[in-house]
Amino acid sequence: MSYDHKAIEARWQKHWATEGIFRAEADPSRPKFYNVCMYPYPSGALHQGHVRNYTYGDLLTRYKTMQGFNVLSPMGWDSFGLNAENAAIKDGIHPRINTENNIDTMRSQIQQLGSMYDWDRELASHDPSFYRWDQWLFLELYQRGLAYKTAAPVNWCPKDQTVLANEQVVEGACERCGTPVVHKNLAQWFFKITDYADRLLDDIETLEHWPERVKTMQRNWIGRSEGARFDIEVDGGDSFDVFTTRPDTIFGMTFCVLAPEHPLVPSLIADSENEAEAREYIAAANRASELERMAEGDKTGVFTGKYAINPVNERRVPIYIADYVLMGYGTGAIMAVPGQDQRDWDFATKYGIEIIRTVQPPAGWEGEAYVGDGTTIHSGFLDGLERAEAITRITRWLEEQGIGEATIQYRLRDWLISRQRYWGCPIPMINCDNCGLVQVPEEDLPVLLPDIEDYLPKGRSPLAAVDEFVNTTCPECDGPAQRETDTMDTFVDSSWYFFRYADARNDEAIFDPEKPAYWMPLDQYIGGIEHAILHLLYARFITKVLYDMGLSSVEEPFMRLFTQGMITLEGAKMSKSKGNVVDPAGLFASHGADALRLYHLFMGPPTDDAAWNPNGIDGTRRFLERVWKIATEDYEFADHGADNADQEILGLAHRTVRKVTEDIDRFHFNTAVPALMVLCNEFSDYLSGSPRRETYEDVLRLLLLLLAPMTPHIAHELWEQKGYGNMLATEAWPTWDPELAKEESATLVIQVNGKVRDRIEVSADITSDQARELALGSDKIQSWIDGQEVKRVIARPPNLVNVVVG
RNA sequence: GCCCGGGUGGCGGAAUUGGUAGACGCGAGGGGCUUAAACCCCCUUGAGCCCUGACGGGCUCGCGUGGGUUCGAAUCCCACCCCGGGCACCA
Repeated sequence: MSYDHKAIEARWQKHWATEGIFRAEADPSRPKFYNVCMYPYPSGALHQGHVRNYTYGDLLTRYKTMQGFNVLSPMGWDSFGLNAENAAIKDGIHPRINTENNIDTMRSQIQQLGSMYDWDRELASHDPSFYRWDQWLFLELYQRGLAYKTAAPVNWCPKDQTVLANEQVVEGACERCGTPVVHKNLAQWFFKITDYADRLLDDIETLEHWPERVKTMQRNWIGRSEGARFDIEVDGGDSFDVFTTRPDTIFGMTFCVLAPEHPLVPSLIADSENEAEAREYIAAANRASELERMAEGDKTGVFTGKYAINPVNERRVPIYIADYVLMGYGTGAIMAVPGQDQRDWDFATKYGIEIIRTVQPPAGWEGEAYVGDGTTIHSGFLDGLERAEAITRITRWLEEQGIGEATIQYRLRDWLISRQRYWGCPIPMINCDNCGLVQVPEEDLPVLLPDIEDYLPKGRSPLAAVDEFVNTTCPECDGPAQRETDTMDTFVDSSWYFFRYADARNDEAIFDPEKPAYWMPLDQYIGGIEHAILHLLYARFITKVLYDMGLSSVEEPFMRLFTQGMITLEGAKMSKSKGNVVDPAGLFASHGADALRLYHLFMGPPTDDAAWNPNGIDGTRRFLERVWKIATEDYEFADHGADNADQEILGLAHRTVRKVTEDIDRFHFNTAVPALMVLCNEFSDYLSGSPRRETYEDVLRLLLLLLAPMTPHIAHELWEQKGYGNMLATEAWPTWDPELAKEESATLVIQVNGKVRDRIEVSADITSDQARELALGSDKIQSWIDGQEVKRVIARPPNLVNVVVG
């Protein structure tokens, strides 16, 4: 019988599903393993990135199951979002229909890959039974002061016609479509993630099994800066706050700068001789996209006509407006110290402002602003102090004067969650003329997303055009009121879905806290590196909120994070738009899911990007053919007792068990696969000699057990055909016998002065002295020594002897 | 500019963490099977050179570049070059 992958794969997929072997139930008597692949956005069909992800995930699910863990491996759909909506607009099909069709296609392909999930816990974020708990969670955050609505300058994507979170703006452009982002002043909903900045930063230390680079990216994103905040008076009334990390340089302040959006600006310029010029500058700054503002390079600004008083020396310094100061960071105002800050230096040089150095640069310094350490100069009572001491001293002085204090500033800003788009979870709030902002009562949840005809973006949510949706009555005063028409960022959904898996069918509550208390935290989370900041930071934040609410037993959701590399083709990322995707469906038919899985495991280090080689899968398919042949061929077994050949192949099999186990544990799948190939090659050689039945069966059993998590279909089929059992998935993972695994012999490499000059086969338990003797006894080595003095002999039995002569 | 990764055959990549560089696979070349091809099987495959009639065997170089440490370096240290990623007017 030949290897008919289609029949075998279909048969076992059906069998696993009907047996329900991956349905998980909490069981405190067993060690649990909660294993999640980041739930996919249902784009239409699986791409090789998904295949890679789910192959790794399923390998672990099966491996850990065989090791006796109670494994939970669920699957769901990140089904709300702009992609679905834009696709729907393009094709003229309602996003729900499109999305649900895509889910069906992808679910079926995931099953064809042989990936096993607990489908009883399947969830989709566009399903009202899921998003009602988004709404519930929103209201909880609102009640805790963690959700608020405010007018603020926000990032606006002119193409997608919606606002974006800071995290979704990449190099001044929309992360999704690349359109340059502009600033708008809009009333929007925010989650107060900044309240958790310190905890989010501190707890990164506890994430031992996260990739270092992801942790670094999160640290940079949170961007903690220590410094001081203090009050500066405007000559003639008013005052403003500034933040600085270098209060020690305060004597060098020769001007101040306010961001164009700073609230004090209008009154400052009101009756100034520069008013017209200033207004024009502010208007231009407002119009300019983020990209244009950055691209200018040259610092620009305008004098307000007003002066500020430096609190340490009463010096009068000019106040400027300049867009290199950002309203969103610190206080939107700075003390400018050109001597110690290159940006201030550039500005001062351009506008002819005085520069005073307050830190002594090193001898021979020819640079411009000096930002390094040094002794404080030209600074009154700070003179002669080193930086740290000067900072302490001036901060204490500011506190004594009652005008300032030490403070910590974060780069992280609050999470903007409103979206002016249709395909998302409606924000459950109502605007009442009498009562103001009113929550939708819990019993009225979910606020259903209505079916509409026209979901084209028009600069406001398409829901705003749906009277039946908008018009409602106020839950408090029963008067006429209007619903919020913005929807939530889909990253809200993905911030807690892994809790919901633990109790996915609960109609009474977001989940029963007892359920995730067993499963959480995730023992393994696998996904793309592109989520290093956005999703993983938001999910950590919401988990901490749930912890504070008493709903989560853990403060950190993801114990081990694995970020896989991308699949590339001819140097480019595979993507629909580039038209270079390799569709798994064709490969299921031509090579089979097992060959595809094995190729993904074999390709290269899982963390690295991997280049797709169209011929690579031929190799893994050939390997499976050989496995098939080994298992199904008829042999004439010899009657003799176990000889050398038997010992060798058994020893290799046990060493392979050890190697594969260790490699899976450290995520080195690309070296586990070759170990199996070597075993098969040697096994074939053994079988072409005079094999014994016992040895054959022992080695074959081990081979199939090791293949079970990687290529489950063929492994199950052969396991059953050989009569070893009818459900390999629940067999115990093999252990290796250290005695059998021991190498009998080794190659002793003999070097003279570090160069390999001879090799001798030796027994593996050779001693140092024996190795030494053998080395010096070798004719070849003697001819290399050639009468020279032997100075040292370094022996590392059984592998190496180095003879040092000269 | 700053912070991470990474440079090994024609290609993807191994190398027990300082001890035989190139496992395994792809590709390529040669041979077998076949009327022929595909499949499959066997051999060769880092570069240069040498010995031998042949079977075989040997030498030198070689892990981005240059230096260093060491009996011994792809692996550790210093400097530089290149590629990829992240952050970036953050006060």
